[in-house]
Amino acid sequence: MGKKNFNIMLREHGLKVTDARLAILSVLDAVHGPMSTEEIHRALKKTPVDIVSVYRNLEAFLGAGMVREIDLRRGSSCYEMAHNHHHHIVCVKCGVIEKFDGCIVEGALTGILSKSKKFKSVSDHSFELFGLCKKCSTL
Amino acid sequence: MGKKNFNIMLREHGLKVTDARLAILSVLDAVHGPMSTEEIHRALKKTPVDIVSVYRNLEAFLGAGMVREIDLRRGSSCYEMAHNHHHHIVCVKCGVIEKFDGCIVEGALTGILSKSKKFKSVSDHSFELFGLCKKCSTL
DNA sequence: TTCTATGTGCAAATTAATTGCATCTAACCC
DNA sequence: GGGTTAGATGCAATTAATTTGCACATAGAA
Repeated sequence: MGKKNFNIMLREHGLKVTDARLAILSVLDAVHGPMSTEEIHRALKKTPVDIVSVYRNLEAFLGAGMVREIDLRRGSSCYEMAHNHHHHIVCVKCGVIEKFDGCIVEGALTGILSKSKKFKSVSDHSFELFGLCKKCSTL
Repeated sequence: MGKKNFNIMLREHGLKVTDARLAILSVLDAVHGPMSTEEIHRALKKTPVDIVSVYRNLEAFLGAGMVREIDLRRGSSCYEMAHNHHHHIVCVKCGVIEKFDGCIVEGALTGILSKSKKFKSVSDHSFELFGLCKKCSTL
């Protein structure tokens, strides 16, 4: 995705366009996978951004729905661009990650909500699989 | 579940039966819902257990498959007895939690794994829904 | 009962995330 | 373009969550 699009994306969500934000979005978009705050911070060597600003901007992007927060049981949250909805399988031994498309959650929501007493809408979900990758399962 | 069963459960997994472990299991079993380490620790007033031991025992129970770890986006992991497989809907505003049964993940695994290049088995998964409860959505 | 592998508590260290505050700047106005 | 201001940033310090080290205690086996 081009820089110009990040510009538009930010404006559309009422966020100011700053170098820090463009740099964070650029890193997140380039790395096709979930990154922790720390990893994003390390990847910003061309445009150094304080780790606090990384936290604060991820929070802002999250609120705007531009990124998704993912818990891969690594001790800290990971983040990913929100477009191209998908989920992950994580190896509990070596940590290797594989994406998979075709989220089964969307389709199941109506059924789940119809049975719910307290809720009538769902805006987000977590759905990650954990197991052993082929490599680790043969060791 | 009775105390005797926790005894058996622990032995079956090669874990020593101690007061601390029985107390933690008892708390987790009594509260029908996910609890954070801190919450479990606070609930152990009758049989005080150091918070470090709570951490260590939850880790042991987790390894034994006796409890499940759940991320409800509260800043710290929550834990729940592993029996009665189910998932949760969480209100992003007030934090109210509702369980739902009928996990759709199990049924979808075969399909997901058949498409996977790196994985051939999955031992666990996360699946939680986030939205506004009826109360919060009318405010 | 004695022995040993495990478990426990306390203190301290690490790591993750948040907050306060002075300074800076993007975006809006003229 | 220059002035204004709400919002963004960096740095320092704090708080919260989790882990580690170590001496002592104890469950369970012999």
